Amino acid sequence: MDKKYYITTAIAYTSGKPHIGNTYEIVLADAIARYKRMKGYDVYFQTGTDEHGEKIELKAKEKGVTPKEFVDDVSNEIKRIWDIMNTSYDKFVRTTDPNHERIVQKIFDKMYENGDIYKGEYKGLYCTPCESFWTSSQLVDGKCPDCGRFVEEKKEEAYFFRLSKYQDKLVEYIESHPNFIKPESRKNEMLNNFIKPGLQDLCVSRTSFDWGIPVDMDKKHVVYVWLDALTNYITNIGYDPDGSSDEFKYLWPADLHLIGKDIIRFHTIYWPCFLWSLGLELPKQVFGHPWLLTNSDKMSKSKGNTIYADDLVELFGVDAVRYYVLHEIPYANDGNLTYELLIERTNADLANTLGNLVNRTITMANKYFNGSIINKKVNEKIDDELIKMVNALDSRLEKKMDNLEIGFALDEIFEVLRRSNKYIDETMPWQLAKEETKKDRLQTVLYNLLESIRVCANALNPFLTKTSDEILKQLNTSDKSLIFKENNTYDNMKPEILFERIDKDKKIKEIENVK
RNA sequence: CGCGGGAUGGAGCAGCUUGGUAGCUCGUUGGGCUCAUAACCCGAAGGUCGUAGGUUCAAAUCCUACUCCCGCAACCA
Repeated sequence: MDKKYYITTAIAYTSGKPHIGNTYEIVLADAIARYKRMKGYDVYFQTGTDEHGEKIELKAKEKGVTPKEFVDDVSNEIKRIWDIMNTSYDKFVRTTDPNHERIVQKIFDKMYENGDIYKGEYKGLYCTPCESFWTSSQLVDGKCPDCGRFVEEKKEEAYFFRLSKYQDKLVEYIESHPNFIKPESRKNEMLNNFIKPGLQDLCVSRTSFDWGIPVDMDKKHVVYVWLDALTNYITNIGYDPDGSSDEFKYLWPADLHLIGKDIIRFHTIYWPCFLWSLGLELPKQVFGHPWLLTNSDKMSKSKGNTIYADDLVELFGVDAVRYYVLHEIPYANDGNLTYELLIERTNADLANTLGNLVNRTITMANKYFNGSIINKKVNEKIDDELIKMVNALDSRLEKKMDNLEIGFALDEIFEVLRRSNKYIDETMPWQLAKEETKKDRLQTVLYNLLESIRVCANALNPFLTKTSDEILKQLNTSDKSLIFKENNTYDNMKPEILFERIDKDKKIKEIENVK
């Protein structure tokens, strides 16, 4: 039996259409999931949508539809974009799913029964016209940040979760599991900012709005959205306080929760405590990925700098977009997206280095040998470096992927591609072709190139799946191995342009006009 | 002094833990080649490594102060 690997993204909040920054997460998760599958893991990859909360209730009202109608629309739109990005999730979950709602109620009851949830009073600063509670730090000049009016102290009946009880255990756990929170800087942030100063009990129910999962024992309350949302990772794989499924026992704990850096707090403080309360193990790792910015600025509708994944795919193709976002954020720092940079990357890496290499190699094979290439094994010293590099790729890739350095993993592949282009200049096949006595050497040179391309194409599969398949199709091979083989045969190959070079000025103008 | 991250040639980054010719990709530029998508290969220009001090034979790298940028600052997701 293969080793299991359970990976999740955060579930996307259905307040509106996700932009390319939000979409980055699912692509990143997809690359990791596909990579693990390639390495022989039994991967289960879950994503979905988070659909409850006051904000959604309000948005639905604005639009004049029911909350359910509203989230059905947005959830479909999100799923559509995930599909456009060619992501290979195994399950798309929704928090409005009846089974999830039922299990969340049971989880709430169980926490109440074991004493981790208790009934208390929520005291806060309340703005009556806005019907909102604020913290003192949120106030502007001591007044409501929304309407500017005075706020008053108000009490409200509410249920609380005993976060404080788990404080010491959490500190101990995080410090003794250095890989639990990644990157490291986020770990420090959580420990120093939140946990060590002291955890307050968390208010886990609301009465101020209705769009949520009702608390079973006290129906005027709805379950706090984060308790609802976080548990998606277990409810959808068969967790049940009265007895979980075999699938759950097999999959849990998750191997990786991939989330945005903005919600690290919920995943590394609330979530572990919730799990402990249920007597469950913690996920092995939580990675808070950086953001993709536009023009070095955070994307937001009010700034008008929002870029959507589906528009980009329309303009550049899915793999160009996947390549850009995966490559642009190497690890812990925010990446930047502009049309100019996207075009430059696509031209330089995908069209020139990769596309042109495949094209020129197959063209030569067809031209000099009618597309039939076997290894004549007339090797020269110059071949060693290339072959060595090809064979080293697998382990180099693995090292980067294990550290979640996806951008650097791509660089490893492109280094081999660049080396292959250089090899062509070193061996000068067009010169060899002029001399009949060098035909066997020429065939070996082309064989070496084809093998190198084949291995790179396979290595690219997790990242640029369509392109990878397309290259293998052009090479007319089905060999998925990542090692340089001595005795493959190549025949009946058809070169086709993988990525058209983009005329930057023309494309930019085209984009301006559409706007 | 709330916490944390960052500041390296035109752009994006690596190097800093374990001080010792400043590296990569892109862009610009000169040349080569012609199999190829004006592509590919080679060379060149371009950096007082945020500022000011300190430690040292020697600092991008260690220490101190300061400036600027960004994220987080809990019951909004």
